[in-house]
Amino acid sequence: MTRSEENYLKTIFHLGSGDDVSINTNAIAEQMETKPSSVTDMAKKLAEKGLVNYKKYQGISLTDAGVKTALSIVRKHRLWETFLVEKLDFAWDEVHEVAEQLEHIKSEKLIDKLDQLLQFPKYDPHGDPIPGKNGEFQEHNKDLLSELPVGAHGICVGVKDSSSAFLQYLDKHEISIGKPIQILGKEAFDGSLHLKIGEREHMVSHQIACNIYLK
Amino acid sequence: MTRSEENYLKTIFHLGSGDDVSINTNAIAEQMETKPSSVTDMAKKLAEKGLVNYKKYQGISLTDAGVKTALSIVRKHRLWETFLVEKLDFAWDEVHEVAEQLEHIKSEKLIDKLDQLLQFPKYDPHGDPIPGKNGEFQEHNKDLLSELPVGAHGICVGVKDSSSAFLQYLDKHEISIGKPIQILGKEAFDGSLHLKIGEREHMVSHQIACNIYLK
DNA sequence: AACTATTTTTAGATTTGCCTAAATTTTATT
DNA sequence: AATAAAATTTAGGCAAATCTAAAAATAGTT
Repeated sequence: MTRSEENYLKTIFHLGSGDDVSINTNAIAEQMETKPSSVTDMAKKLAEKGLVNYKKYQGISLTDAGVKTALSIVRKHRLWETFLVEKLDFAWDEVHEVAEQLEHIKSEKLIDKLDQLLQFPKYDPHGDPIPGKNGEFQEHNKDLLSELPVGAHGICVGVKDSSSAFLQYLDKHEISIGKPIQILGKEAFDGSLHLKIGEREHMVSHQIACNIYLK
Repeated sequence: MTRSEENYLKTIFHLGSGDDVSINTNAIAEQMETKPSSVTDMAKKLAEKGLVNYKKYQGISLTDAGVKTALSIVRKHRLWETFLVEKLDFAWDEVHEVAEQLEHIKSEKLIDKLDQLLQFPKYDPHGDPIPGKNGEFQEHNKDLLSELPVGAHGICVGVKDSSSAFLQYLDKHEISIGKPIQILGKEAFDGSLHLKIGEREHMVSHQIACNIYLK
């Protein structure tokens, strides 16, 4: 399994094909910042290996074997992210790029020992679930802040957008995983929210609210 | 800097060209389990980049820039080995292969934080010195067990051969870094040694003695 | 249903890193 | 010094992963 093959599987998985959903060639190309023709080439190769279902012009979906492989890569990625934050004091907006490299290291023992060192974490620094050795994981049953009514309150359990820019915005406004958040009011005009975050009050735009998960 | 380029630089460094020594094409090829013609190709590329001195038929040596790069890879390799042993309970004969992968991860912050987590170790699990951020390192002034006279004693500070087979032999005979060793006698016929290792007495062959460093 | 626009695939080229086989240069030996 | 042996380089080719440009298929729109 080459690094490139692993990246394709991971991308297809993230684009929603844990569920037999067929993914567009174009969508994969865009996500991976590559060209559609490259995706077609790889689709054929992965189909050969039994990791994806592929028929010309019909889109691409993961097979069971493909899902299993994708989950093992996601597991590695998220364990490494957790390691970087918990053990090496990285900020949560700094871990993605490095984890993209570390996720391709091939050593089952390494990843199991890492899991142990971290005391078998269930969620990564962005609140995303970490698959176990056998691919099992529990998603939080969470809600987007933007979809909750005025008066609702809960704990921030994750973010949808993990971009550095967004995470830094959250840091600046002291929004982090574990913080209690309450919706004090909503602006009808633009959907912006008046929040109580911990002990403070803040306004956040609709766009921000669309990327914060509450439980 | 590609992974392959990094591996060439590291190999040339290990074959003794920290010191302007010219290294044979063949020697590099053998060490890397590749063909001499591939080495020639890479020599040209690395020369282009100013990392090696290369003239047709004259062998290859590292430039200052090449040494600097090689040292940074060696630093990463040895820090990762130390991490695997100290933090993940790997045995010293299990770390090399994984470190060969980890040494190519690109993140200065990662390696500096790792160094810090490990409390700035000076030597790796095999007793080899770990270069600092600026490439400086102190080699133990050590002696090969095979070159010491009867009666000599010291502390085991390293091994010359880091192969799994050799390290497992040492484990079996309870020889490890930090153990006091004394030469009780030497067999003139085959050079085998009668040793006191910690509280025990052992015979070891000349071949074994050629791969243990004492201080 | 016909046509247009979009998506997807094919064909052919490129780069990296490697290979084999043959040619060349250096080194060792007579 | 001539020749044989060994080391090294060149030339040409291959596989992986990508690209561009053109062709083909599908989807959307009058």
